[in-house]
Amino acid sequence: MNIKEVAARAGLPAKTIRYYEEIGLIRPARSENGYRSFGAADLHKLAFIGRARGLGFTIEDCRALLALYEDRERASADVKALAGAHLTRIEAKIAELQAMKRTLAGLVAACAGDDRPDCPILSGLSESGCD
Amino acid sequence: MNIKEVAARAGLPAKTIRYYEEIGLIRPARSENGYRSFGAADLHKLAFIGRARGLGFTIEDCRALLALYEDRERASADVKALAGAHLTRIEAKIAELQAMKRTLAGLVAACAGDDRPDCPILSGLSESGCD
DNA sequence: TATGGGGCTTCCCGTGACTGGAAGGTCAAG
DNA sequence: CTTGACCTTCCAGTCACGGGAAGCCCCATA
Repeated sequence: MNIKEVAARAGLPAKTIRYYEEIGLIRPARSENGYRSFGAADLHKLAFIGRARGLGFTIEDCRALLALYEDRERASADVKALAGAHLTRIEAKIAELQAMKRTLAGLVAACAGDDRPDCPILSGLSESGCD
Repeated sequence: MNIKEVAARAGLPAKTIRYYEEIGLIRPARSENGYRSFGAADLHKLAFIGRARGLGFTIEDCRALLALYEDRERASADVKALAGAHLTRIEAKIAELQAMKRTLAGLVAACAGDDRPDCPILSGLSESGCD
């Protein structure tokens, strides 16, 4: 399988797959002509990485997850800890964004949005919030 | 006011303030010795930027917001449009993170988290989800 | 056999918004 | 005079790629 086909099957851009090889996430074989030659195992790994990335895991998380995946003597506790930490990060990020959303939505709602210059959004950004 | 003081008052790292000057967000005066010399207006601008950044606006958004802030003939509709677009982006990001959270929480909940290798998290990442 | 058009390769630069660190000038206190 | 805190500039790195150039390789068609 050449890169374009494995890219289509894994749902990843070819560029991304070359990048994953560069950083050592995958090690596809090479044909005589120098082309990368992907087998079923490579495809499987790439799909795995793609799904992990889709859940927001970092590349280093993916590396660790792959290592655990390939370690038949792993403890599921290790996987759970990794995923749990990531879940916590996601929840923190959601909370942060929701706080932004609340503030911003309040400002936007207060703004007339007409052709006059008075604007509670700019006032809100301008004021120190201590008064 | 030297950079350290304005940094403390604006609640931004000095490095960040130098960066903001480099990209043209602010133009502090210079003392004879070459040190940046910040006035009240600079501090006010930096605090404005800091708050906008805190609400998740990009630097380019901040540039536009500052321009609107300093334009006495602005239309509040322009500000509202900018903020509204940002609000939409935030909401989309929250939805994306919540989808991740749901999937991930399901996997984590299904994982025993003991010393055995069986792990629904790894299985979930490994499977194509079509079955 | 020429040629055209994909596909493949490597390499380098750019992204956003900083952050860290090195090398060196300046200033006030002891 | 020295020490140490502060300031300056410049360069490199972050994260996870994406764009694009320059140059092979391969196959089909005329």
